[in-house]
Amino acid sequence: MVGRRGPMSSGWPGKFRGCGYRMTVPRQAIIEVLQKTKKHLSAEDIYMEVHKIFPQVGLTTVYRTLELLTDMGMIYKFDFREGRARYEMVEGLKKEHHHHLVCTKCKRVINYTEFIDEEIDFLKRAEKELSKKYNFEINDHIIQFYGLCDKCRVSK
Amino acid sequence: MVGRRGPMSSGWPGKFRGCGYRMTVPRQAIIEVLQKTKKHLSAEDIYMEVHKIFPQVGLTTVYRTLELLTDMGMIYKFDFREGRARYEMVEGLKKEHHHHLVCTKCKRVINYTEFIDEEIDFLKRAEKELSKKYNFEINDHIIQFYGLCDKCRVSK
DNA sequence: GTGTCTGCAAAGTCTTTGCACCATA
DNA sequence: TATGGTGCAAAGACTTTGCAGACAC
Repeated sequence: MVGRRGPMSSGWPGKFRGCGYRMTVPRQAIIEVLQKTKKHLSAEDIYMEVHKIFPQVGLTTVYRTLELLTDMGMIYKFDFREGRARYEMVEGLKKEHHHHLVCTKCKRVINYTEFIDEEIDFLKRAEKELSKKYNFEINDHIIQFYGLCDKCRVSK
Repeated sequence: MVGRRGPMSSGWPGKFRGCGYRMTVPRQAIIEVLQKTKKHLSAEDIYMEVHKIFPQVGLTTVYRTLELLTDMGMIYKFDFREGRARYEMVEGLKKEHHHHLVCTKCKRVINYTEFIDEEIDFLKRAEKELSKKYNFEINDHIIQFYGLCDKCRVSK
């Protein structure tokens, strides 16, 4: 797993080949699963979905592909404090930019789109300032709120 | 590990006892280690520090205490994408409110305090709106930027 | 044909749990 | 003395690695 990872021309096969990678059945299947959902899937979720259609694909490949896609900037990797990572296509998130409200009890995640303009504005300025001041190349950010959802507040 | 966890009167022993918990040697030692540092320590880091003074304290107790302190709202638990959690006293973070710039390559973390007023302002409004709209009790938030630090950009 | 990718099994890492003993309030 | 806390060892969960065979280009 060496290679020059980074943004490339559009179209996934092109993106892959442009980086010296190959487009294979498992990779295509994994990307499709991620594209078709609005949920935040774990590696195991993805594995099970892919497995329905291509039972020969292994969990290891799913992990390796997810790492590759994350490094290529095609997907985001999230931590919702569950002890496992969850993934979402950058594409989908950009189309409907949102952040997350995470219930620390039942682990439910709500996507919210409020304040987004304001947030983007704030983030852009922050990224610009910070990257200059610390000579940091900022690729990504995360904003998340944690708390108790309506159901879990009641049964507290 | 049952109990009514939540904010209480000031002073750690009081906070503990007020919640029905006990103040013990390991707990005191762990809190002291966290208070004395400005770094973000992992469970193992804390264990090793405590171990210097009280060698009988086990890693299990460190984990259990960290969970307790997190639930009580005395410390924050962070994920810097390393595969392990890191902890920081709420007290310290409040005294010098900051967020984090995380290098995805060398895992270095820079605390930054720029934009904090603006950020707090934004967060307050967001929390108010979101908690109303989704009937969510927001306890906590996270803002982090990910990228490459000055050293890692060069050797990319 | 060459270098990448894959599946399987095994190992690794961090974290949690079970249980008997100990200590705080 | 009655809970709650602790240490040890073992288990658990997620993720990574080694390796030989398979496949994309």
